[in-house]
Amino acid sequence: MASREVGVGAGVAQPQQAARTRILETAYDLFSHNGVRAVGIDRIIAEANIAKATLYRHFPSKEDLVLAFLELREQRWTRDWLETETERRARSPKEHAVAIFDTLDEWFHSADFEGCSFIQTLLEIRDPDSAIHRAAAQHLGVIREKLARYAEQAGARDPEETSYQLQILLMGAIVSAARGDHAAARRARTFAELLLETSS
Amino acid sequence: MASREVGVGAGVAQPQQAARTRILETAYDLFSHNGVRAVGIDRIIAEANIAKATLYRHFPSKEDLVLAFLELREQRWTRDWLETETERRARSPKEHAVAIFDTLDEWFHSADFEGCSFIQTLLEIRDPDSAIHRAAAQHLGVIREKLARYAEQAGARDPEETSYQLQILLMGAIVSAARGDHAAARRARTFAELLLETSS
DNA sequence: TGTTGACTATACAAGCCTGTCTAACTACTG
DNA sequence: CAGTAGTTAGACAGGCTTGTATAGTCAACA
Repeated sequence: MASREVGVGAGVAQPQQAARTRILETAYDLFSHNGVRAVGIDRIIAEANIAKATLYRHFPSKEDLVLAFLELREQRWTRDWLETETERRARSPKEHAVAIFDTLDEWFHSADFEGCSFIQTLLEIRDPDSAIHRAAAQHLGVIREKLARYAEQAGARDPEETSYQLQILLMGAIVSAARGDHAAARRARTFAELLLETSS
Repeated sequence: MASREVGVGAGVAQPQQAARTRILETAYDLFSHNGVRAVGIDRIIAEANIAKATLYRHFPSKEDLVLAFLELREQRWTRDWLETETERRARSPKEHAVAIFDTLDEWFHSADFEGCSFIQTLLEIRDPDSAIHRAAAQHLGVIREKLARYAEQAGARDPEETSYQLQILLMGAIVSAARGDHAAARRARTFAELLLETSS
């Protein structure tokens, strides 16, 4: 997605991509920490040190920028972090479904726990017809599919059903952590163990 | 809270309270369905058919109005609905902890499922120093205490720990329902049964 | 009957929101 | 060398935000 660096040597593509990258990086930081509604275009422009016209050249509207942010969030948070870290921690594929809560635990205890952008955006933009709402829901759907694979690897009889239950745990733990429950991930973990013992 | 009706017969207190009530009722409806951030003062004024000065007479700032809304939400949603309905459904106090998910199920299937204002507000106003954020967290705390009582009634060995786990289920189910999972409450319910079997 | 207090309607301040537009600058390209 | 595409800074439009101020209405009450 961001790695299409057009092999033209030091061609015109460099500053072009540099500006776009700077915008998206700034938006990523601000949106993930404050929510997409609380952060205005002007703030992104100021912190990214770019001109307004440059932003609107790369992203025709704020909605486009938010959608690009959610896409990037899936790459970085869901794939590069949640999935990678979980599969690294587990000693076998069977353990993925439980290990994901150890990954969460690390996250909850990190210095700047910024919360789940998909849940936050889903609740912030409630209009079900909005492209942003639908995108947030779809990104959560991707996580659910990942959980279904983990449930299958753990030997669950009904991986689909188990994945929905695991996601209830996952999202519940995230909200609980946002409320200040530092032990949320551990609590969800023992819960998940119980579920997988019973449903396999 | 709203029942202080000053015994002065048909005194001056009637129209006074009428205006305040109309404001709060309108705010309740708009805030609970759209979130406190998305709804502006002007819209409340228009839909409540009152003058701006009247609103600011009763509520010195929007923050005061939001806090009053959350208070009313606790009365109506937490106490008059969630608690009452759950205890009505259960055949014995032992069943409260499971019956609460039947109550949720009814809610998720109702025509206008508006979501949990406490979770929504907590995520919308993220500044932990904000009075609104703290109030939302505290209202969730009241629910957690209720769950601790239910866990105790169900014979849980560690009602405190169980209550945190039940709330993870509760909040996870609510977010899952907001994402479109109509079976979220049923899924959380079987989960809760499992938990209470094991931890008692 | 005159005063008081809550109400209405409306204008306004000051700021933030998204998005458009102009004008000038820079750097690469044919 | 001229053209083109991306950039910058900033003004501006139009609308929405919270909150204040002004002026007048209405009803109760001493």
